Amino acid sequence: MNTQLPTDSELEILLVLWANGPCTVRFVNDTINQQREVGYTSTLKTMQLMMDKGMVARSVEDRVHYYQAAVSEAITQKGLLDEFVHSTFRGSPSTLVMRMLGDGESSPEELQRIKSIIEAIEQNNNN
Amino acid sequence: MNTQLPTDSELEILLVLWANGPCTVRFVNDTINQQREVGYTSTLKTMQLMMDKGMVARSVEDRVHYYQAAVSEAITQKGLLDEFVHSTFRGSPSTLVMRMLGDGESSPEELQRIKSIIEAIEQNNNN
DNA sequence: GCAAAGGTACGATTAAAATCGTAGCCTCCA
DNA sequence: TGGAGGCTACGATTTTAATCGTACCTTTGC
Repeated sequence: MNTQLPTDSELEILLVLWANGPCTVRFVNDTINQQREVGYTSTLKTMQLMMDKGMVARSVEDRVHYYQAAVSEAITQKGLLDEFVHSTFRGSPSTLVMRMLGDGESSPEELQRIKSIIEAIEQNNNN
Repeated sequence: MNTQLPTDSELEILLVLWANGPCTVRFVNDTINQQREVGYTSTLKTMQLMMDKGMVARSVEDRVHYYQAAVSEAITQKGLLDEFVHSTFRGSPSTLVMRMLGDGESSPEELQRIKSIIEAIEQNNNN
């Protein structure tokens, strides 16, 4: 059971690992560099710290080090989200939804997708 | 126009100001101390930094310093939210909603409230 | 008049994350 | 065989937010 939430840099790395499965540091760093510039050793160092925290796991095959996420994407996102709702919206999820969709910039498709999600959850609760 | 987002401590202060209108440092500090312990001068210092950034405004009446928020609650929350959706959910609002409500812990009332918000937005868009 | 109370100003420190520089270890091949 | 290339290890630095200590005002009551 993991209770520790990732920092910003750690999350950035986890997103790559969640999307791609086991990766080398090189691959993770290259991926991040498509968005912003950061040195190889910086990424490596952060990933080693994540190892210490048990946030990622490492395996060696053919002398290549592969890292993979050791924390669940769903649980980690939920943890970050709970903290965010608490600190920014006084714990009110509906206020968050209002801010998120209330600017008139969401497409009808996105609104429909979200409505479907809510209805599926209601269905599920009624079992 | 404000483009700068508040830090965690700054946000904590802004929440008090948004909820209560113009406040003294003492009042803000007392309010925060209901949640966690922090010294008066720490709160004061942060609020002075916020002054420098134009995030709060100050007025003096009868030798009492009143601070009030100079940034909008809605705009600030939306800015923080956009950043959060981007950094944690790869920019997908519907994934956020799924995580937020999908754990079966949301009450039927909360779900209904959110559905109403979405429907109101759809109405509004169809005008 | 002055000491106590209550406030503000501001430099300095602490804490934590992020970043990087450099040393060192393999492997491969000319 | 030796050096170039590619990788990892790890100490050290940088950066930024958060916090606090202390000096210094101003008012008020005795």
